[in-house]
This record gives sequence, C-alpha cells and structure tokens, in this order.
Amino acid sequence: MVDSEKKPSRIQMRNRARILEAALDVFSAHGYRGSTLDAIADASGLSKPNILYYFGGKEEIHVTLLSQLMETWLDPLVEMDKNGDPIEEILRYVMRKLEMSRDFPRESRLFANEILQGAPRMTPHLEADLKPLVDEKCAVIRTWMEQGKLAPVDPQHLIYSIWSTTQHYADFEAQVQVLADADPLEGARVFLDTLYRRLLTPIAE
Amino acid sequence: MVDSEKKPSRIQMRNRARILEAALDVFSAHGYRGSTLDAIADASGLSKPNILYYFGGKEEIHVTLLSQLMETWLDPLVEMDKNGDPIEEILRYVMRKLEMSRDFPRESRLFANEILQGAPRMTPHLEADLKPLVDEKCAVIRTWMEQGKLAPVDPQHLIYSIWSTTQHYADFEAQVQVLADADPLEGARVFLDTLYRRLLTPIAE
DNA sequence: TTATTTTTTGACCATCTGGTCAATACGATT
DNA sequence: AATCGTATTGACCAGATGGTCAAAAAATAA
Repeated sequence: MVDSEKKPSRIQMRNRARILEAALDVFSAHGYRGSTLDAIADASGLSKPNILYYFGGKEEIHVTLLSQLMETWLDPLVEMDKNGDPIEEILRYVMRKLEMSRDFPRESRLFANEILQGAPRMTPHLEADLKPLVDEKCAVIRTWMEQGKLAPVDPQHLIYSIWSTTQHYADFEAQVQVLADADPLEGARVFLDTLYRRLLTPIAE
Repeated sequence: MVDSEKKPSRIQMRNRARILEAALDVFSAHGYRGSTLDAIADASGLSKPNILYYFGGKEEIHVTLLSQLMETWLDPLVEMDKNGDPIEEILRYVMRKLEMSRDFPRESRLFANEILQGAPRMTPHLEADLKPLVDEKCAVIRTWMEQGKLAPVDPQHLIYSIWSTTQHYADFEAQVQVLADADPLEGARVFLDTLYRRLLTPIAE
C-alpha cells in the first residue's frame, strides 16, 4: 500500500504524475461525470486497479488536481504589485490571464466545469484561497483609484470582467472556433489592451 | 405511439413541455453526462418509460432543448438595430444579456456546458444560426465605427467580451456567490455600463 | 541468493443507467 | 356501454462504471 506518511518513492512520484496528467486531459475534456477511470487508465498507460493503488478513487484524483492547480491559477493575481504602475499592473494581469488561456486551456476548462456544476468539490478552496486574495487585491485597486491613478470602477466587477473575457478564449473555444477569424488570441490581446486602457485611464479634469 | 406527422394533442403538448422544463433543470445543473433519465423523470413527475414515449431518448431531449432555446438566446443580438444610436444599441444589448443571466441562468449554463464539452451536439446550430448573425452584426458595428459613431475596436472581440462578461454572472454564479457583495447583478449593471461607454465613446479630435 | 516489501494485474462484483416491451389504464367517439 | 386509439407503467435487460481482492511480478534489502 502507498504510505502517505513517509516520502514517496521515485516510482510513486512518476506514476502519480502520469495519472494526474492523464486525468487533467480527461476531466477537462469531458467533465467529472463524463470521465471514467478506464479513460484515465488508458490515457496514463496504467491499469485501472493500479490507478486505484495510487489514489483512493475517482474523486480523490479530481480533488487532487483541483487543489494542486489552484496555486498556478491564482499566481498571476498574486503577482499584481501594489507598488507598480496601476494601469500597467492590471494590463499585465490581463495579459498573463490571456496567456494562460493559450497555454493552459485544460486547466481553465477543468475549473470552469467545476464551477458550472456549482463547485461541489471546490467551495472550501474558493473560500480559503480565492476570497482572501481577491479581497486583498480589491483593496489595492481601490487605493489606486482613491489616489486618482485609476478611473473609479467597482474593483470586484473589474476582476470578474478580466476573468471572464480572458478565460472565454479557452472555455468557449469551440464557439470561438466556429466564428474563427485568424488567430483569435492575437486579436484578443489588442482588443483587451484597448478595453482596459480606456476603462481605467483616469480622465484629467 | 406519438405521431410526429399530425398535430400534437393537448396531453402531448403538456407532457412534452413538462419533460423539457424538468430536463432544463437537470441538464443545466449536472451537465449532459451527469444527468439521468431517472432524474428527469422524477423532476417531471412522469415515469421513465413514459418519457421515452414522448422522446426518442436522452440525447433527443437534450438536442430539442438546445435548438428550442437557441432562438431566445440569440434574440437580443437580433434586436440590435442598425438604425438606432450605436452606443445605446450596444448598451441595450449588454443589458439585455445581463438580464438573461438573471432571468434564465439555467439556459445560460446549459449552453455553457455544451460549449465547454466542445459543442458536440451544437456545432451545426452554431454554424447555421450563430455565425451568420454574428457576421451580420459585426458588419453593422464596423459601419458605425467607420462613420465615427463608435471608437474603433474589433467587433468580433467586442461581442465575445459582451457574452463573457454578462454570462459570467450566471455560469460562474457559484464563484461570484463566494466572493459575494450584496446584489452582484446591480453592481454588474453599473460596471458594464461604464465599461462599454468608456470603450466605445469616440474621442473628439 | 533469499527474504521482504512494493507494484501490478486479471478476474470479479454491485450498482447505475439508457432503453425495451408486453400489458394495462385511460379517454374520446360511436 | 362498447370500441379504439392514446397514454402509462412495472418488470426487465445489457452494457458501462467505480471499485475490490487475491495472487503474481518487480524491485529492494538482507
């Protein structure tokens, strides 16, 4: 049995990583209920019982993925620096989120799927990690606005809009695909730069 | 057997409506794969075999819902009037989409779920209905911009941003809930009004 | 090498789920 | 009331799926 006390062997490291990689593929493409252990087994090259040797069950794999990816996911917001130039900081955040849609679409869809279903396996994480971070950054943004460095808007809705506009290109890729112009992500870069500059640039009086 | 040739009886009308209503509840909450005929049966108050008397199967119910709701879903964009005032037309569109997040969150999530999974049962509809409409309205917006009535931005990405920012409040409700301020939808109204006014108001030279 | 622990698997199981079907109940028409 | 098409259901089935387990195979330690 895999002992969670002592440090994992090299084989354990490798196989757990394989399983999580395969699971990310499968879960992000089909959702939790649409994914089967058999599919994860196939994708990882391990047998189903062997997978259950490393993880307690389907749900444990899913939860592990979710919490393991949470940090990566929130990192761009963490990086937002209250000492930087406000508009450039926010635009940098927007662009990093947009890059994540390009580079980590599976992760984006994994989260989107989970939240669409009411976040049954993630609400604790949201409360514990996301909420405090968002509160903190909203306070920073509010300060910037009070200093007249940003045009005043509700910081929380500003953040929602950044999440939704950037993640759209990963989560709704199938739709964007249908309406496809060449290289949507490059178009998005230009558009979102304009959008947030016009929104946030303070108007001199 | 239910005959698709002649017009449906009153009982058929009522029961098909019941089933679709229940199915919308179930599908939007759990996704396609996460939904069972038993759940739809329970929710509709009909027995499972009875449901299969009215619909060919689970997939047929889902497809029926999707195509039946497509029109409602696209209607606000259809309504965008090329003869109206550009900024007000677009803001009206934004607000109507936002109201739909409030009044039809199940429909929003149904579509979101489907597109997240790669739109397996909807790509034809997207091609046939959505694409031409979006192309048409993009042309209208482009005209407005050429006339100097709107600040120039890529119309397609403008539309994506409207979809994503408004639908966010329905599709990611679980997340918005966690970060909850009082009445997010009212905050959204104000924020989005500012956002799109600042983005689109032409700058006098 | 041998003993011991870790890893892997084939066979199996219980449950769930979409779907069938023959039989029954119902409702309108005569 | 008798008839006939419509509507409804209990019992059932086959395949999928999450998970178990004893035994075999590898790796590691002695």
